[in-house]
Amino acid sequence: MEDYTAKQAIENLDDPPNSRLFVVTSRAMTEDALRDSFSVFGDIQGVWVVKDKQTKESKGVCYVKFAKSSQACLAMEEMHGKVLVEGTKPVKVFIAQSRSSNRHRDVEDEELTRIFVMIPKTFTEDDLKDTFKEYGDIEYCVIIKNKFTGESKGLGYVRYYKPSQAAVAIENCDKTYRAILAEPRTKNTVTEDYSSGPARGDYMGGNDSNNQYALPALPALPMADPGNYPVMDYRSTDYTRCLMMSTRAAMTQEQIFALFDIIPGMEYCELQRDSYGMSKGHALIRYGNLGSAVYAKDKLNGFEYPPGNRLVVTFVDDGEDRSSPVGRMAMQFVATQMMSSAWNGPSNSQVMKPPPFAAPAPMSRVQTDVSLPPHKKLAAPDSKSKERLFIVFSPTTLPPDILEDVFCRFGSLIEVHLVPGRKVGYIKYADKQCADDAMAALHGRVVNGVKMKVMLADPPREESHKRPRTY
DNA sequence: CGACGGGACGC
DNA sequence: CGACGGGACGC
Repeated sequence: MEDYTAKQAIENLDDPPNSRLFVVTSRAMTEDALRDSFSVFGDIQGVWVVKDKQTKESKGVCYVKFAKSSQACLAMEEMHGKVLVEGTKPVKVFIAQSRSSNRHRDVEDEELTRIFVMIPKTFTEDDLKDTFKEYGDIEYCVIIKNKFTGESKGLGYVRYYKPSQAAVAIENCDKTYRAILAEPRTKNTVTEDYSSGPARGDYMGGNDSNNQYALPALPALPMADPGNYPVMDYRSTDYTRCLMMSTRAAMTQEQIFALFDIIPGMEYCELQRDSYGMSKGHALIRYGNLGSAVYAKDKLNGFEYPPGNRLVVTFVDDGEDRSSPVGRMAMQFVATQMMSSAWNGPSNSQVMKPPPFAAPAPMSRVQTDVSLPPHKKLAAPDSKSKERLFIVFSPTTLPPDILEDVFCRFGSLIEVHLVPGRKVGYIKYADKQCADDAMAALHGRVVNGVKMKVMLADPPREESHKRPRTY
């Protein structure tokens, strides 16, 4: 990067992000007059009136740089529409487009009023609101949850009424929330689509005149003719790409994954756990197409694995629209193709992987020469970590649920973290003694054929600057 | 409609 | 020998 300084200088114009105003004003406006008008809103770091290169005359647009985004937002909210020079048009005030972005659209309030935060999984939406209301009036709070289980993903959105409120929240809330401006929702909401009714928050008020659009639009929708698809009418059933598998015997994530991965097209597989990380005997599986899911359900529902344990596989509503002709044709194509390929045939298909049934099903999932204490309850997920262990596996890493099974037995286990792509991991404990006990019992020992080095972890790395903040 | 200057790191 | 830091909704 030979141009490092120049690039840096340009980026500093918007550091922190959204701290610079774009002001459309009278050509008579001077930098001093601007500074006078805007300085009451915060620390001004620079004022610049854009002038024509030749004539040196103002082009009627200016930039005002503040130290903080909240100051710029407040100035925008207060000054937009004000008449600064008698007899001239009222000024327009916007947050300036970032110098490094190439957009030619005004930055809208929509993009400046919603924040995205990381929160404890135990937080309810009321907790979220209580936490963030001190920074401004909140329009709504939403927590992102697992669509099927309703479990919080530990992420939330808070929509304020004003950009300055969102900016203040980002600047002043506890750093552990990692608050940033939320990316605007992808605009999939087609305004032409009247069939699903108006979006919840988008009522204009109880205006009856809008109703004229609701009914006539319906017949215009492309309706698939079921008669064209003689195999099955998938709309009238509950076929989906998502499956739920229930088992009464203990199964690991890896076993379930291997089982459902036999059918090509699996794109998601997760063993469901309770808040203590124990398996609930359910797993969610999603395929990239309906045909694979239909086939997997057909073949694996009632299947015995481990022997004697009958798996139950059902469809789960994935909320997707399966009525489009294209989607149905694609599904039937895949389903037909797969039904015709032999399930039990020996290696007649390149896409099929060999089933994992060769290995005997483990009755106890942990084999080790260590005499392990009985299971103990996990510590609450948001417990403070008092001691962290660093594990090195050889020759390969162990699955997380096995690790949890083993390392929870010394008490106060908070979480197991495996470093993706590396044969190492971290184990967090809420109690130092428990961690030390685990280290003493397990260092150098072998679990399921995997040798582990169990050591105290080095202190966590300091503040990383990887993530570009968007405030 | 109304959008981007001047200056110039420091081993 | 072997090191972490995350992040996206579905009206």
